Amino acid sequence: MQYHFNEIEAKWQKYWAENKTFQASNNSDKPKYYVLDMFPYPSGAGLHVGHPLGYIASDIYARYKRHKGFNVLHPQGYDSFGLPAEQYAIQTGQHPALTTEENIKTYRRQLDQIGFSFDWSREVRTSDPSYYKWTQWIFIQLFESWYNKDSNKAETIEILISKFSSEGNANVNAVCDDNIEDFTAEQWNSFSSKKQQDILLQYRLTYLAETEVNWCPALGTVLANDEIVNGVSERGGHPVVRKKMTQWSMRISAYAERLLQGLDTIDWTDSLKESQRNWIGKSVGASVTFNVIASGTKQSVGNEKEYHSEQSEESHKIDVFTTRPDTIFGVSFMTLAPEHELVSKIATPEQKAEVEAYIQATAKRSERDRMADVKTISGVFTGAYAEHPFTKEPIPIWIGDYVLAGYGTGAVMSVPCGDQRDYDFAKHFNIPIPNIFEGVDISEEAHADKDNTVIANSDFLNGMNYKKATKRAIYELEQLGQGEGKTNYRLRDAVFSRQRYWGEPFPVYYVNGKPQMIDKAHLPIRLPEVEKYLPTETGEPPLGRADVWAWDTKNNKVVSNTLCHSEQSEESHNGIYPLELNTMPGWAGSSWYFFRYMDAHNDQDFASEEALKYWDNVDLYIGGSEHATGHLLYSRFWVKFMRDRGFVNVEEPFKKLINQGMILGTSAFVYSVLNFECLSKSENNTEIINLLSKLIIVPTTIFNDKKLIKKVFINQSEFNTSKKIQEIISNIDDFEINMNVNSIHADVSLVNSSNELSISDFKNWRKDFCDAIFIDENGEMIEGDNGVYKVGREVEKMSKSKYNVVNPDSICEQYGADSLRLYEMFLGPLEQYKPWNTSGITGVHGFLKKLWKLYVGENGLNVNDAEPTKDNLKTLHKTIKKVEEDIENFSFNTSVSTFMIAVNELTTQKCTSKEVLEPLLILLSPYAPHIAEELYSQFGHNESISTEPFPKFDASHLVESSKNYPISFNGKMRFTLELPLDMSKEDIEAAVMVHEKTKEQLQGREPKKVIVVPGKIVNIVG
RNA sequence: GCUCAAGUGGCGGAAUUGGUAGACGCGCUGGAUUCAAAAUCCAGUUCUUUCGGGAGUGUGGGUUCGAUUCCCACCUUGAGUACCA
Repeated sequence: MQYHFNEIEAKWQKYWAENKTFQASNNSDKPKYYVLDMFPYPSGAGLHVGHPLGYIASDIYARYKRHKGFNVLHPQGYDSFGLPAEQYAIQTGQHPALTTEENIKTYRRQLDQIGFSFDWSREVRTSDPSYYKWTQWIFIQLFESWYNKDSNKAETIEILISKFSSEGNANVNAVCDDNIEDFTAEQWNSFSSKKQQDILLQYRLTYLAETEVNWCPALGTVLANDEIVNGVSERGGHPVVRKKMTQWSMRISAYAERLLQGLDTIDWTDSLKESQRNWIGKSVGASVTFNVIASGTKQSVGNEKEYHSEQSEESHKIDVFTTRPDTIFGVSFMTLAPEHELVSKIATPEQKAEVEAYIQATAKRSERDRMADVKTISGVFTGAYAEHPFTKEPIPIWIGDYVLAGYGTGAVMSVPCGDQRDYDFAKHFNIPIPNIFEGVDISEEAHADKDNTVIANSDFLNGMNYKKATKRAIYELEQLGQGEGKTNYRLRDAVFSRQRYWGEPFPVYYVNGKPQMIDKAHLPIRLPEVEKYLPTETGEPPLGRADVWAWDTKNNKVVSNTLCHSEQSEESHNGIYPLELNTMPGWAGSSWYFFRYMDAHNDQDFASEEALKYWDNVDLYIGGSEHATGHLLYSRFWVKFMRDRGFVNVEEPFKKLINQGMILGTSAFVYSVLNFECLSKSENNTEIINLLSKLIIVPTTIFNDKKLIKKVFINQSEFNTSKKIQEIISNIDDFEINMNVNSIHADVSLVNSSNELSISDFKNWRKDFCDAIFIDENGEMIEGDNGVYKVGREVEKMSKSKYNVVNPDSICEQYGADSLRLYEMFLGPLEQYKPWNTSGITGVHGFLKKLWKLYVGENGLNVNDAEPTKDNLKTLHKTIKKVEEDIENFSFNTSVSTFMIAVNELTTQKCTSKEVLEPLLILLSPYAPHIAEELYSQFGHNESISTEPFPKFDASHLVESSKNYPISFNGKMRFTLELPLDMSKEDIEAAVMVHEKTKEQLQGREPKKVIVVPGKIVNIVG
C-alpha cells in the first residue's frame, strides 16, 4: 500500500469539517487556551507559500494544546475592508463587496487545503454589517467618553457634563485640547447647546477637529503616520503632502503612559516593545516660559513715541519644552519653527521681509525634502528678543526648520554647548556658545552626555550634577511662575477619517454642522450604494455620490438626500440631516476582532459577558512585525479604553506575541547583453559597438571571463555585417572586449531545481524574447535541446512583479499539505527571515514516505503487539522529550529533524510495536495531521486523533550505563573512550591516563592538570 | 546618526545551564537497482594535509581547565526610526 497523500488529506479535511472536530465550546471543564493569527486581508492574488508560515505554527501549537487537554479557541477571519479592493473597483466598476467575496472564497479554499484546525463557525469579516455594527458601536462609546486624569481612566461624558454644570471646568483634570477657556457652572448652564457641544468635543476621546493631515492626492485620502514610509504612501509609494482638514481623531495620547507601562506586563519580543516605546517617545523634562521683550524696549529706548506704541501691544510669551532644564543658563538664543504662530507677530519691521521669505521657502519644501536634507543648516533672525527667566538678559529669537512645528510647542530654548543641533546652528550663524559645564571642552562639539555633567557658570546650579540641577531648576522656575516639570510624548492623536468608500461608515449625522451619534438601536448604518467609487467633482469623499445618504431622526432610518435641506431654519429640515461622508480607517475593525471570535454571532452585544469572562484574552498571538506601531498599538489602546468603561476585563489584549519572519522568494534571472564595449589596445580609444541585431542571453559565469566574452562576440558577429565589426573580428586580439548586461526576472516556475531554464517555455512566456539567442557556460549558442542555460539566483521579497511567487496549491498537489506544513517549519526558526527553495521539500516528503513505510507494508499495517525493545523505547522517549520542549519553545524546525531521526532509528530497529508507534503518531499529529489521522484510524480507532492525550515522557528509558567520553587535550577533543557512568572521578582519570592515545598525545609530557566532569568530559591540560 | 536583531560548510540550518562544532535536510560525488529515466537504497561530503595530524563558528582581544555560547572593541548585513529639543 502506497502513501496516497492527496486522497488521505481530502478524506480527513472532509471528516474534520463534517464532524466539526475543531469547534470550540464556550462551556467546558477544560482549561481554556486562545491561539490567534493576525487575520489576513483577502487580496486578489491569493496565498503564496509565505503567508501560511505563521498559521502553520499557530496550528501546531493549537493542536498540541488540545492534546494537552485544553479547550482551544483557534479562529480565523478576514480583515476585508481596505484599499486594494476599492482601487480594483475604481478600475473595473465592480462592487468591492463582490470582489472581496470572491477573494475570500479563494483564501478559504487555500486555507482548507493546508489542513488548519480553525473553528470556522466563528469566522468574522470586518466588512460584514453584523460585524461593523459593533465597530460603529465602539466608536460611539469613544465619543461618549473623556479621560479623567485623576482616576486615570476613561469615564462617560455624563460625568463630565454633571461636573461642568455643578462646578465648571476649573477643577476638571482631563486629557483635552489645549487652550480651553475656563468657565464656571453658571456660565456652562447659560451656554447655548451649540457652544456646549463645541466644548465637549474638546474633551471626547474621539473628536472632530481641523488638523494638519497627511494627504495623499494619488490615493485621494488621508493617511496615518504609520501608513507613510519615507515620506511616501506605504501602499503604492505615492507622494504625501500636509493639508488642513476637518477630521475625526482618536485621543490615543491620553493612553500614552499606560501604553508604555503596559509593555512591561506582556510577553512580546524586546524589539517589538522597543519599537512601541520609540513610537510613544516619552521624554521627561520641563516646560519653560520665556517673555518676549517688546521690540521698542531694547533698540530704541530713547524714542519715547515708539516705545509707547509698542507698549500698548499685547505682551507675548514663548513656551518651550526641554529635557535639560539644568542647562538653562547655557541658553544663548531661541529657535521657533517657521510655522509657529508667534513668528509673524514678533518679527521686527527690519527683519520682516527676510522672515517671510524664509517661511515661504520652507512651506514649499515637501515633508520628504525636509526629511531627506538634514545636513543643511538654515534659519533667520526675527529681530525680536526674549528675556532669560533668571538672568533677565535678552536672548535673540531665531526661526529655523530644524525645529518641528508638530513636536512639543514648536519652539526650543537653544543651548549650543549641550545640544549638537543648537551647536551647529550657533556655529553657522556666529551666535555665542557659552560653556556651562565644568571641565568639558566644547571647542569641537556639544557635550550632550547627561551622566558626566557638572554644571558651572549657572548661578544657583553651580557644582550640581544633571539630576540635582534639573530638580532645582524646575523648583526655581515654579517659584517664578515661569515653568514646571513636564513629560512629553511623541505619540500623536490618531486621525480616524478616511476619504474612501470601502470602510466602515460612521454612525454620525450633522445638525448645524455639529456631529450627532445615531442610537445603538439603529445600528448598523450600512454602506450606501454609489455609482462610482471616486471622490466627487467638488472633492468630497465617494460617499458624497450616494443618493440615499441622509438620516431621518423621526423614523430613524437612512433616507434619500433629496429630503434633506441645507436651510438653517429647524422646521425646514423636517428632522432629516446629512450623514458623515468619511469612512473609518483599516485599523478600526482590526482593533477589537479578537473579542468577537469569543461570541461571533451575538446580536445583542459585541460579545457576551460570559464569553468574555471565559476566554479572557489571547494567550498566543502570531503575526508579522510590520504591525508593530499600527494594529498592535491601536488594539492595545482600544482594549484599555474598553476596560476603563467596563466592557471587557483585560488591560492588554495579547499576553504573548510572536512575530513570524517572512519567507523570501528566490528570484531567477536571465541576463541580456546590452552592448559589447570594444577598447582598442593600440589606438588608445574606446568605442562601444552595438552588436545586437539579435537579443543575446548569457549566463553569469561568462561575465568576467574575457575569453568567453570574446567567443560570444565572435559567434554573434555572423548576424552583423557592419564593416567596423568585421574589422574588429579580423583583428580581435587588438581589442579588449567588455560586455554590459541587463538582469531580467524569469518566472521561477520555468526553472528546475538545478537552476536550468526551460528555454522554449521562457520564449513562450516572454514573446519579446522569442528570437533571443541563448549562450551556455562555454560561450556556445544553445540550439534546440542541446545545452543548458543556468539562471542567476537572488533572494528577494516574494512578489508578483519579481515572478518569484510560489503557490501553495501546486505544492499541496505535488507533495501534499503535510509535506508543506513540515517543510515550512523545517526551513528555520519561526521568527527568522528565510528564503524559500522548493527543491528542499523532497527531504520532508521523503520522510513522510519513510514514515508510511514504517507503518504500512505491502499487505497492510505492519504494526503488532510485539513487546518494544529497549532501543525502541529509548527512541520514543527521547523524541517525546525533545518534541515537547521544542513546541513549548516555539522551536518547530528542530522537532521536524527529531521526527526524521526517530523514523530513521525505528526503521533501522525494524520496530513494529504498537506501544511505540501509536504514541509517535500523536507526537506527529500537530505537524502532519492528515497522515497521523489516517494511520491512527488504521490502528482501529474511530475517533479523531486530535484530542488524544499527549504521550508522557518517562526518563527511565533514557538511563544509560556507560558514556562515550570525549577526551580533550587543552580543550580540543582528540579521541573518545567508552566508560561506565558509575565510575568514580579517580578511576576515570586513571583509565584515561593509561590509554594508548593519551600517551601519544602527551608525548612524554607530564599533564599539569586533569579535569574530569563525570558524565560529561575529560580535559587534560599540559 | 540612534535603537534592535543577526553573522557557523556550496545552501537552509543544529548544538536549550560554557563540555565531542557542523545534527537533520537540500545540493554534490561515487555505487546498487533499471533497457533507460523517475523513484528507492548504500557510502562519502567543513577546510587543509607529507594521511601521523593540523586549523576552524565575521575580526581582534579578554575571562576559563574548556567559549558558537560569557565580557570588551571593531567590521559586515538586515530591520525599525529619523532634526523629538
